[in-house]
Amino acid sequence: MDLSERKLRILHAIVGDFIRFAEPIGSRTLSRKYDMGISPATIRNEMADLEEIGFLTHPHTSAGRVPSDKAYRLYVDDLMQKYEIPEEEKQIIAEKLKKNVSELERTIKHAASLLSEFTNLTSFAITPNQESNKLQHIKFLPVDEYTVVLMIVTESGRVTNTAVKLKSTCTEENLALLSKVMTYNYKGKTLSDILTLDIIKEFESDVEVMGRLMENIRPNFINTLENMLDVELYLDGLTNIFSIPEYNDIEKAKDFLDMINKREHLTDVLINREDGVIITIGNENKEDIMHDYSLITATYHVQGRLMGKLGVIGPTRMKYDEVTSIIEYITDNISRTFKITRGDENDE
Amino acid sequence: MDLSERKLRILHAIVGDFIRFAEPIGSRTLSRKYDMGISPATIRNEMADLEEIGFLTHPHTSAGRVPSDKAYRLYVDDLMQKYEIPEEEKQIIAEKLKKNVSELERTIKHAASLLSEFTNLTSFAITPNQESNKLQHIKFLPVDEYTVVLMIVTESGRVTNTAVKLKSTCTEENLALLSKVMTYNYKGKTLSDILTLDIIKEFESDVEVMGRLMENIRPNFINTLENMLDVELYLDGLTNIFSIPEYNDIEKAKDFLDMINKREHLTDVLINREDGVIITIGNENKEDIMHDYSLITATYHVQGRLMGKLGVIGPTRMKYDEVTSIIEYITDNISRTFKITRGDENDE
DNA sequence: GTTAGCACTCACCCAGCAAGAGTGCTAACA
DNA sequence: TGTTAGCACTCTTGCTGGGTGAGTGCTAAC
Repeated sequence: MDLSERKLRILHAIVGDFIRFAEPIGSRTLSRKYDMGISPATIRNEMADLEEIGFLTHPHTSAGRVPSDKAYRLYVDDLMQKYEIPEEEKQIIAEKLKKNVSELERTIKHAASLLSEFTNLTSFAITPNQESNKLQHIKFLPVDEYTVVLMIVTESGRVTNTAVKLKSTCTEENLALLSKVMTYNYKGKTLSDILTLDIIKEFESDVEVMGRLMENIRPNFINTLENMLDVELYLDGLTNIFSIPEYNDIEKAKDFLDMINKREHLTDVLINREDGVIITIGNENKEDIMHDYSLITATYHVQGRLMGKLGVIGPTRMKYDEVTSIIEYITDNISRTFKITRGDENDE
Repeated sequence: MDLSERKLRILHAIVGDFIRFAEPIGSRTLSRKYDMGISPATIRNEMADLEEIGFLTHPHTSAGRVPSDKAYRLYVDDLMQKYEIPEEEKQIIAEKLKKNVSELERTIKHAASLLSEFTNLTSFAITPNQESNKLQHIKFLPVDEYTVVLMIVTESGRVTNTAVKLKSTCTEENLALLSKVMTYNYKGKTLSDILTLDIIKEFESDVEVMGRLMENIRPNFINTLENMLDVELYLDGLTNIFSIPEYNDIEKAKDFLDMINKREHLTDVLINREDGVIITIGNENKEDIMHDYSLITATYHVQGRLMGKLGVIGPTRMKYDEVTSIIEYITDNISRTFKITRGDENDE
């Protein structure tokens, strides 16, 4: 199973060439293009060997060779070299991710957009799973006679708010009191605990006036918590696939877009991936409909604890070295940005 | 220029047939399919007349006739009948738009998604322009030692918040005071006035301690206001175009997607459209790149004053009757939902 | 072990042909 | 005078079939 150095060299050349040009490559072309000191006939023999042990395939008898998933795996693990991102690209990325740091959603959206821009692939990202995020603060603010704003702040500094319409008017004092009581009750509990442990129901008996108010507010409160637990999915660079020759066939393009449009499914796939930079190639993907694609994903962290994911999807023939470097650079940047809590820790 | 009743009947048949089947139709087929009591030869003569005055065109000599933009215009204005939306569709739409009424963004997103689902076209929507929205309330809430949440509430009940990182810690009293002072200063002013009139700068001299705090907060404040003024664009049903025969050609599909992806441009087009249900067909669109498409847009209102837009874009050959009814129904629903301020006005 | 040579295979391109759907025109009909 | 039948003509579409070129596998010689 160990490959000779020459076989590795040939395989490397084939994978590299195919990644760039998307065209099966023959022995003659290979020897002319990459001048490796051996004749086409020799290459042919080696190729036949490589095909037998599953590294190459053959679209049809008289076509050149094409790398298999196994070959890409070998390439990713042993052959490819680290890609250095050009300084200017790094700058653009760092610059854009620094903006609007107060809104994680915006940053994640930007991250997905940068990722698809620089990889020319379709990118996607999910916001952090907040189940273990703990509640810090609940506040009610009056807007007009019959409207109050319910605001929930979590320990990681995520803030969510909803307007609530009241059935009857309510004094500012009562709202302040309710804020205090609810904060006291729920502070330090995780969002999913608050939702599942029925402690929302238990609440109502406490005080008389509060009871009626809470009755009114409860649906919105539950709804807001549920929304906070929703993991948001962002997609970008959908149309990039049209510049990839593999998808010049309308059917293929449609299949791809149909798969991408199964948003819940895509979210699940991302959530269930392991942490760190993960590459899965073609058949390595558990999901049948992804057998023709490769995925590269990475994890970013918010305040050390919460984490979300970012990734690209494309044909198995992708620039693994470039994409890996770029995705790593982006997630590192996000994690660094959202690690800082205090305003004065702005480096540089 | 006035068309005979027979010419109108023929034109109606051609437009209707082409909208459904996307194929040029010839005199013989037309007479067979729609049994209009005259021979193909007669229809041919009438067709020649209609072509001469610009209602029909001819892809090539031996092909059938195809309606021109002018024909669609006549169809939309005089020929087409009102389309009745099936009750079940109405219910699904009403149901979905009722959910999450506290978050306009979510509703608009849902509206776009419903629109593309029921029209099988690509839909898009923008959130209301908030330039004339007035500030109602500013509140600072402590999160941790160095983090506060800045919260802005407008008269129409829209709420936005940002986490702000402080350079130095700050007492709760000071935050409460700053909230009061800022609310006092800005209440009743429109968002764009606050941003442009430089009143943010004037502010700082007021109180000594507040000055330093404000210095720290100002960039976030400005940034948040700017974000509130941004009109958000939502797109949905992009992949629907693949089920439209016109776009079976990969080049056409790409052109379409490229145009759709010019998001700023699309936003501008929407903003600059007149109110109400507006149909523009092919060449009627001012923008060159839209000469091959038709747009149907409509306006929804929030709290009577703010307004946003919703629309679809597709080939000039679209089901104008259906789309118009659906888009009208959806915008009416949104406007009705967001007219109510009090919780007890839930009809039904 | 490496290479040259050769027969063979297939996708791809292009030309040619027949079929089918349409048209425009002319002449006959009511 | 408006309507219709008939006919010649046009143009797309789909099919077929040969030529070309890139590539392979095998064999035999170096």
